[in-house]
Amino acid sequence: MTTTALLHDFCARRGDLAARCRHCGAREFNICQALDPGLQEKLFALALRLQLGKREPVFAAGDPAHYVYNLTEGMVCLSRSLADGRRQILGFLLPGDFIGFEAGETHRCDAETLTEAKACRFERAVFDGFLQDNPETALRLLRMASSELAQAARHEVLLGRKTAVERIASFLLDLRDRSGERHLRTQPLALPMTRSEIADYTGLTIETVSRVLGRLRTDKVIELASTSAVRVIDEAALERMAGPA
Amino acid sequence: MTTTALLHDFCARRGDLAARCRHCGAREFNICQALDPGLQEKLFALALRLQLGKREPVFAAGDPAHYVYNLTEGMVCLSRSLADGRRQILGFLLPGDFIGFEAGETHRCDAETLTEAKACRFERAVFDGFLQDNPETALRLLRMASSELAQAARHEVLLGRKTAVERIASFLLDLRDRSGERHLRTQPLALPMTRSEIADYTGLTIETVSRVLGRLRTDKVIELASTSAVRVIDEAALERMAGPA
DNA sequence: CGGTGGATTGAGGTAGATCAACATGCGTGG
DNA sequence: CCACGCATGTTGATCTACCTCAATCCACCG
Repeated sequence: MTTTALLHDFCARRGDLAARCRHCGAREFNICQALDPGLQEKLFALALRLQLGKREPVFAAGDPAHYVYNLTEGMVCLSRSLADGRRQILGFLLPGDFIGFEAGETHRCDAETLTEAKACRFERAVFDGFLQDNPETALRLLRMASSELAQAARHEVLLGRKTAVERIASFLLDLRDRSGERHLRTQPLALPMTRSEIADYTGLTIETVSRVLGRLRTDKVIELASTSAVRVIDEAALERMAGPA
Repeated sequence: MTTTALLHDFCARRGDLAARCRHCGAREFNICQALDPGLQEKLFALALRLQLGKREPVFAAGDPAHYVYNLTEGMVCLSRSLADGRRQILGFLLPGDFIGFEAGETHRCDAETLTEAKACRFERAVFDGFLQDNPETALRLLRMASSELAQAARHEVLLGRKTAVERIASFLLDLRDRSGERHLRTQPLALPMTRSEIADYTGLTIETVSRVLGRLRTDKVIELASTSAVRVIDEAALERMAGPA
């Protein structure tokens, strides 16, 4: 089963969390995860639906932040790069995540799709207006932002204080858990990102990523169906390898 | 000049950004940085003023998140620790920062003062209610959260992709810039945190922190008035050492 | 003053980086 | 449908930035 197929087939199983898109007719996962259905309907009415190709930039650091996006299908990668080419990947976004809400006038990082993806795009001013008119939604968004901050904190622990093995194990578990929360398939887990992107997420090199994944495989902790799909065999071992809580 | 003195003497210079506390009469830096004066007054009316000692815990990871705080004086350190004692410091907070706004029911990290400090404390429900009634404030808070996320992103780059020298130089410049934004004294810059805390912020060891600071001193890039106060001598050099943008 | 916790300095070790060679698989065009 | 070529991934050998361990120094506080 290809990565793309894996990522698309969640459609069938999101049931209660899904809403039918009035434009394309497809069921889509969306903001309803965070919002009441009524508000979600209202918000959705303000959105332009975007169909994005695989490995397509959504925006780049420094671009004027005209739009806010809500990812509804596929995976997007956020990163920041230094002028000499060093890159840090900040996270891999899943359906339901907001992208590009900025305090200032410009985007602070790069956003690029890893897979084909769909997103709802809002004019910044329109989005702000909606939040003004629906304080309940603003508070909800604020809680989502707080969750993102907690996620960033876990990532900082990973980058600052974990070993290579702990980083890779934590990365796999985190991706699996987040996929699970959003009712995406978690077994086998899709890894649409390259080794280079895993390296830039974990603060390691591609060689180290490859070696650690290889070691997890020979230790029978995971199986690599392909380079872009992992099956967790020994969950307990993987959790142990991710380090103490 | 002691660290505490350095941290307190900003009072005299915050002028336009300050409001007089109706309880203790002291001028204090506060939420007005982010809010209109009218709203700030209303919000302040809901707060309990807290006087905190040096190195006093504000809350710990896992504690029920009953309160939201706004730091008005002093410095607070946010951190997360692993069960084996490894610690990652997420940031050093300055007057004006909010602390403890959570998506869930409990705090996700530890918060401890580095200096004597003052804070406004809000009941969570009261705070939420205020945001409901003042959508403009909620939007403002959302922008502040977005700034924090951007700060976290810079920290992730530091932890994942920078060398020891770049980390220390970046840390010093960041602290200086943020102090400047809040009209705190930046020369000499107060470092109320220990080497161990700098190490846990930068993902290094105390020995490496000490060596790098020593090297910056012998290279005449900084002067160490004491272990807890730095004067930047060669700003351009420090910026070069912080790595490419 | 003398003790104690933090900071500095030095010597040596190691996890992960770097450099290099090779393998694999996937998209493309025949 | 298959062969080719290039990008991506793997594996091995060596190097090094930073860690670890250990000794000493120093500032602050009683």
